[in-house]
Amino acid sequence: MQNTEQTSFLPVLRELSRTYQAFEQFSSFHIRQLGLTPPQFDVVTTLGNSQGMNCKELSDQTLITKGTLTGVLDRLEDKGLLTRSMQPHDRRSVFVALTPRGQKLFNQAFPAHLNYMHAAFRSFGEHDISSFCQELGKLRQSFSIALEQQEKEPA
Amino acid sequence: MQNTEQTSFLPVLRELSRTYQAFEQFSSFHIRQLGLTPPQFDVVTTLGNSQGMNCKELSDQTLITKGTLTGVLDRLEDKGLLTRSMQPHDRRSVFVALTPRGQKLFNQAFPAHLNYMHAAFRSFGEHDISSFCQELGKLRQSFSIALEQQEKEPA
DNA sequence: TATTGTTATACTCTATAACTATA
DNA sequence: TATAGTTATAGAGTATAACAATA
Repeated sequence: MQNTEQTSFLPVLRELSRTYQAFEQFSSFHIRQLGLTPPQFDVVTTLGNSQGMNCKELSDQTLITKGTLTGVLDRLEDKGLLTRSMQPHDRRSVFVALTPRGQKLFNQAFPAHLNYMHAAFRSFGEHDISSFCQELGKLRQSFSIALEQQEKEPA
Repeated sequence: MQNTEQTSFLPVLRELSRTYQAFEQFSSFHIRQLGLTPPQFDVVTTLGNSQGMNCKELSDQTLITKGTLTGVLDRLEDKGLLTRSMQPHDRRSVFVALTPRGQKLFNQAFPAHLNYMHAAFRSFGEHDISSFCQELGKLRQSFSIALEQQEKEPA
């Protein structure tokens, strides 16, 4: 570090971490009351907003890696919230969908969670949400690009 | 949900999660190369930027709860990166500080990590970082306030 | 050969609460 | 009584890689 300009991004990282942690804490406080963990809730809402999908798609959308996803699905299956079934056209693939009980939970929990999260925004005030969102998106893209470059590089 | 205005905050939450996940992935890619986990790195940098502190302070700064912190410290102690010692003036308190080897790791790894993270910002461009940071801070505060209110409420 | 999903391993973190020693 | 830290427990997620079945 030769000058201060190079470390001007540090506060952004700190704030991003702290803000996400605050979000996660607040969000999971409610999710745990529903008897789910955050990854489990992620899966339930992803499935609930669709007609079901295979593990590959589910993994892509939730960013849960396939090995971990198997365990998460196992626990949700044990709770009777989802089913796995074979796909005739590709028998490697497993189709995952909510059971009626899972759908019922989703129908109740999803709006309840939105309502709960909305409460946090009452004190956020009238900032320019769309430009804030865009900045976040650009930052995300910067990280994605940078990670790709790293993974390409020889260790 | 009666109108779209009430769900206008949803994209923010999605972006915040995705951006943080991208950050975490990119950051931990480097941290793991140092032989540390993200919480361990958090502890090492917190200690490295100080003269040492007790577990309570360390817990407050890293947001790692005391029970978990004991385990993280155990593993860092096993690696010879930190020491725990008694405090004469309050014998309940444990003073935690980096060993010379821990200091050496910090002296090398911390600037290296900053440099690594800086790479991600090359493609971020010249946005208004300070206002972006302020928005993040306001959002964090909103979550903190909302969580406090929830914890007060009768279950 | 490549892809989908499961299994296996070993570790790490988490939440929760009981417990010890000290203040 | 309150606080600092450890211990105990049970569960859950993670990285990694090997594996079976299928394409």
